[in-house]
Parts: sequence; C-alpha cells; structure tokens
Amino acid sequence: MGSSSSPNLKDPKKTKEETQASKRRKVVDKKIVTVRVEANVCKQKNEGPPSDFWSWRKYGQKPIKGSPHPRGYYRCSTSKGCSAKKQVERCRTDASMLIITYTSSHNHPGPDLRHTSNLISEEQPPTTPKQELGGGGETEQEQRPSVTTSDHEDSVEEQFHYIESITIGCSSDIIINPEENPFNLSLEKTSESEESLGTLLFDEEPISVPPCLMASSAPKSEENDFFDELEELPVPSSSSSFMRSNLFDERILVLP
DNA sequence: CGTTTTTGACCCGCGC
DNA sequence: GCGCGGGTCAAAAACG
Repeated sequence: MGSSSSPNLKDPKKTKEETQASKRRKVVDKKIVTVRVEANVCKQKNEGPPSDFWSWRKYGQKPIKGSPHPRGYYRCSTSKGCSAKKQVERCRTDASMLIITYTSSHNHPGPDLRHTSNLISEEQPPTTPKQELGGGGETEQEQRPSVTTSDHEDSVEEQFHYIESITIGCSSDIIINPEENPFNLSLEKTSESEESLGTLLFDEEPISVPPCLMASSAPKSEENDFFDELEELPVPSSSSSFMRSNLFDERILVLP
C-alpha cells in the first residue's frame, strides 16, 4: 500500500543519488585551466569539448549567475567507466577566455594519438613536472597520450583539429589546481580588472605550433555561431590579438 | 542505428 | 529554516 509513499514523485534519481551525493559540490580533484581562445581559429565548434585527446559528451548546460555565458558540462565518453568530467565556462569579462575545470581523472589510457604524441614529443619534451606539482597526490594526470596501438586512422584527421588543444594538454604551461580552486576568488578579483588576468597569462610560448597545423586548423564556419549565441563578443583588440592568435590561439593561464 | 546534443526538472550544499 | 545557486540526470531530438 503505502509503498508509494515518499519515493513516488521522482525517485528515479534516488537510484543514482548515491553517485551524486558522493561528490556533490565536494569535488576534491579539481583542475582549473584557463585557456585563451581568439575568435578566429578557435572554436572548432565549441571550444570546450575538444580540449583533450578524449571524447567529451555534453551532459548539461546551465547559465551561471553573473556570467552572460552559460557553463557547459562534459563527460568523458571515451570510456564508459570513465568518470572524468570537464566544465567549460567563459570569463564573464573576457569571452575569449575559456575556463576549463577538470574534475576527476580518466580511468583509462588515452586514445593513442601516436601522431600527436609524436608531434608533441618533438616540439615539447615531456615536461610534466608541472602537473605533478599540483598533482596533490592524485596521480591520475596521465594526460599524455600513450603510444598504444589500435589507432583510428580516420581519426587522424580529427586529431588535427585537436592539435591546438593538444598543445595545451601537454604543454608545460598547463596549470593544475588540485586545491579547492581559488579561481573563484581570483575571478572576483579579476572581474573588475580582467587585465590583471592577462598579466598572469604566460606570455612565453610553450611550444611552436607547426605552420601546417595552423593552416589545417581553419574550419572557420560555424565558429561564429557559438559567439553569436553569446551575443557578447568583446573582442575590441582582436585585431592585435589576431596576429598573435596565429601563433598561439590558446593560452594557458595559471591560477595562483 | 548509434551516438551525441539539447532542454527541463530535480536535488543537494551552502549562505544568510 | 528558507532561499539561492550550482550540478546532474533523464528524455527527446538531431545528426552522421
């Protein structure tokens, strides 16, 4: 009889509640990475997902209070049991600034990208010491692609698109904040003087992006679409950055 | 057909 | 104790 008592309205969620309650707002493993993407090359279609060698599946989007841009929630679809998550948000003051928050880690080796791995290896040696720096003992930052095997030849093409991001993923500039993520504080502080943020940005170039990559990475087509939605495209000095963007579209920002 | 994307609704944690 | 905001899930739709 009363079996339907409380768990009647919408229990379906209770089942998974266990999983959620596990990490509800208490995410321990959090890595915040700020990437600067110019409105020119970037946005292959959503500057969020293609930031890694893994495939990300969008599972939610919500508008953040105080931010004209919504935040996208992505989950690693490369592996079914992978609990890696990624949050992509735009700086409320700088639409060209992408704030990617990585939650959890991948439970499986990278897809492989031997092609990319090769590239990065050559351009930039395995400077991972930085990652460990913030590792905080997590040890799951195997962001580096493993030269496994079984590679999707047709994927190679796609990889090209990721090249841009790849640089970041493996770039020693990548900053990981295992801590609670003071970004929030920083954000507030920079909210007024976003310029300050620029100062934090590493001006030095982590690696040189091969010209062929840049040339190939120019799907420019629906990119505007994304910005269009944002309606806010504060790219006043895009002209200046435009040239720079050619060198490095994305910049990793380090959070103190 | 399979996978991904999109939108809505629900729930929880925290702040006041 | 209540309210707000943030985060996730679910179902449906669209696309390849």
